[in-house]
Amino acid sequence: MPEILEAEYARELIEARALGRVIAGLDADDAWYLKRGLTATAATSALVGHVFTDARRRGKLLLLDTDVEGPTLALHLGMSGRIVIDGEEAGDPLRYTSNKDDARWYRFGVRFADGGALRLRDPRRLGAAELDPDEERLGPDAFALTLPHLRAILGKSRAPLKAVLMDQSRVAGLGNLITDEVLWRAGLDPAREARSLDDDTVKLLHRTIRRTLLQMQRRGGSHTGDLMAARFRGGLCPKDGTPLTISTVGGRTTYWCPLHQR
DNA sequence: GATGACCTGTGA
DNA sequence: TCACAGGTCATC
Repeated sequence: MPEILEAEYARELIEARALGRVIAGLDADDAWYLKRGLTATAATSALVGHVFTDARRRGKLLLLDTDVEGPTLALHLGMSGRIVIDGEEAGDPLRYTSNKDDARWYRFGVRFADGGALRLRDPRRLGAAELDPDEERLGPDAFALTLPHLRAILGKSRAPLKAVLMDQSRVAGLGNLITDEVLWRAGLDPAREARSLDDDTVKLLHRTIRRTLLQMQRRGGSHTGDLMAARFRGGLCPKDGTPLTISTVGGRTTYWCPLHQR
């Protein structure tokens, strides 16, 4: 399922292939997919005739700006969404979901006047499309996370460290796999109270988030972490060979090493 | 903040 | 048939 890295690959594909093309129509028959009161009719009249001028991203949310007076189209990939433009897909195949190409899974699409299309394929149907989203509901993007901001959000929270990092309103973009990878690399117990980190540890965590995102981006996605290979029942810590613990933290399945994560 | 719900596909 | 899945939302 897509995390911030897959969203970024999708953004890059949109930037390279969808900007400047005149929008001729929408395929938005799935009303459930349209959020915050948006209807297919309203979306169509708002977008047709405009062109996308910029492809932005905040956390996992894709933001497609249109020209003057036009709205911003926001797309979310949910747990299984992929962007397909003129038949070309962004990024590596996803884990934990189907990578087949069933026509029924196309939940939302923008048709261009030149005959091509930007489409969102999403088997599980947990993605979304909306217009002019409230971007402030999301915290700063994880790639732009500063040490002072990290210090601030950890310092006042008694929640588990992992839950704070995955709270999109505090930092936008960190998902289940990447967060497990970061905490494993930093040697931190995911269930540990967020405010219990001393300042040197916050600095270490900040560096680790940054380096992990950049390295996994180069490697090809959120499934390329070193912990990924051990992410199964009975898996051993790739660092020290200790059997990994599987527990639920912040509502998500969490793999971590009881020896070196403290 | 933890829990369950949302929706659907896959693999055991 | 069941458990599980890289996300988000409403509800207690």
